[in-house]
Amino acid sequence: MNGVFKALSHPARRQIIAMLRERPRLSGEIAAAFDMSWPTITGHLTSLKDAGLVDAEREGTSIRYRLRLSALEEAVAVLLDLVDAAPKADPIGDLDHGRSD
Amino acid sequence: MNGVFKALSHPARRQIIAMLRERPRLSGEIAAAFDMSWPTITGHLTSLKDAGLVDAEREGTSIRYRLRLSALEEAVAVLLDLVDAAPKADPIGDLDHGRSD
DNA sequence: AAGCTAATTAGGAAACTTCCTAATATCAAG
DNA sequence: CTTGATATTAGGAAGTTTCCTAATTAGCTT
Repeated sequence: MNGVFKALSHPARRQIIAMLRERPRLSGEIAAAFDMSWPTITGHLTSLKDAGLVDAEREGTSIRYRLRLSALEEAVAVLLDLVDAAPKADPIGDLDHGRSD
Repeated sequence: MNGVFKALSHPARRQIIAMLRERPRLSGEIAAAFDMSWPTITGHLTSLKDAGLVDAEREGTSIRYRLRLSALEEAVAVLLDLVDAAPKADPIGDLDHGRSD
């Protein structure tokens, strides 16, 4: 859980998360989106994986990374708890980021 | 804004925030709550101040720190935005990361 | 001013992060 | 098994973070 905040503390990693929010991506696709070497991106992806924020799955010669939304949601919950100790055991629902599914 | 996440990435600093959420506190009060030297705590308080997460105000020979809730709330907003695309940026929206929690 | 308490700044050691290039592994296809 | 593409691991330089002790600043009281 500390790992999650550590992982979120680097802009490139937050940007990777933003990319993965749209859809799962191959490693090379992510590396190509940055002005950093591929090994550096692999390192960031490993941090994210260690923090439980992403999953990796081999697919032929490629590896597909996908966001683990639940881990991000936990981080939100912790922050929310710091902001205002409450919406954890008490579903007030004033946040309303509900979607139509 | 990157500073906020950096600041949140250390457990002691999150714990300080938790203490300040209850009420404003004197530097020494905070230092006493930790198993670290007072100068080290001063350092963490300075990080939090630089990140805009706390305000400091002199009070006699003491200094009182208070939480800046709005800065924390901004961090929540950014995270929330990562979790679930909010009405803010590009409408790429064909995503299908079906939530199954 | 001198003494006391509260807190910060200075300086530095140890550990960690970030990023690179070079080397290696893994898989698919010929 | 060799080649080509995809991706990771290894090793290391440069910078940053974390934490300590010692020195200093700031305000109050006498």
